[in-house]
Amino acid sequence: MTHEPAFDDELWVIVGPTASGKTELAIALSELHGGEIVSADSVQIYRHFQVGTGKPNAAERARARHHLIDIVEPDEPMDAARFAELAAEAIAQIRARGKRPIVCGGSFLWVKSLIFGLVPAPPADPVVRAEHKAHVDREGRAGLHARLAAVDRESASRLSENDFVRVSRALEVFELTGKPMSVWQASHGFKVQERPARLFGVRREPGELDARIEARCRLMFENGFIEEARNLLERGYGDCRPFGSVGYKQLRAALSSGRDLDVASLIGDVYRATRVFARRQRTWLRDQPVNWLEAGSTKLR
RNA sequence: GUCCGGGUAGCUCAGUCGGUAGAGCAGUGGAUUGAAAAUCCACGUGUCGUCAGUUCAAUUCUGACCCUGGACA
Repeated sequence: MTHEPAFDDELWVIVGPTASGKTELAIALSELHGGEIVSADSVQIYRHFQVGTGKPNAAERARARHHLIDIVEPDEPMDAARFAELAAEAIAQIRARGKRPIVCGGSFLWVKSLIFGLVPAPPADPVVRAEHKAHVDREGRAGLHARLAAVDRESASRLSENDFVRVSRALEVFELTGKPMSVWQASHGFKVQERPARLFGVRREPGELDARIEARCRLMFENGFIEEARNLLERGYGDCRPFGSVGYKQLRAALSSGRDLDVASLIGDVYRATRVFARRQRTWLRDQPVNWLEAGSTKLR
């Protein structure tokens, strides 16, 4: 390199749907620009979940240092805000070493929370959530939604009464702060970048991405995905967060059904679930200012 | 070969006491502020296996045939 790119002070963030080749691009850029990779992946962050997560392998980790992979136990609390704190620390350390941090991951709320921060409301409260859950068990989701409507009309009208996750969080924020979630959100609004960032992604044709997803699924099963999942279930991790993720969720259902495994159809299930996930990621990315690179290219801008 | 089930949406199935049918999943699009690989929203015309019979009307009843699962031979 004869000179550094002009956007030197910006945080480089590699995004894109699953199996698009984010890891490869991030590693290639690390090698070219003296970088270290900060993973923004809500499943790779957990220990013990290996085969089904698409974590970089040993050879890839030898090419570039990775951060925020395998750092918490499956039953430890983790969320977007906590991730942003950890990522900020990692970024500071990398820069202190004179290296370039390169964020890479497909968990876009996590990426967003790193770049813009989240509403400064308190974190999840297990007691509040348990109470909400109990309320739903008694009176249904509509009952909880009605409770939210009484204190935060705007959030309630925006949310489906079936969207328990968001209804509960919005109500929780009000109960913890006395201030409606919609008010918090209006003043925050993801308007100000706390951290200047530049997004990059790898462009793939839809058919090509499907083929890559399918190949990756097959490889996971060849690499012992079923055995790993069975082992994790036996060790009591069945109710942990990452077991609800794509692939592990399907394996948990199959392994705990008591029926014989139909591996071919399991692979199909996981493939389809992964495609559905990739579609949701596409929706997230649709209006983002991503600089799309051709596959195999490391030319930024 | 005989007996008993089945053959309905891409898949698994529900249903129509006769008036041409609907769920889940998949697919497509969308939302997304501390669970985010999570969670949620919208979008449903398909020779109701084939042929014939009864009927004003059959996917629904009857018969034959084809395919398929199981049991018995």
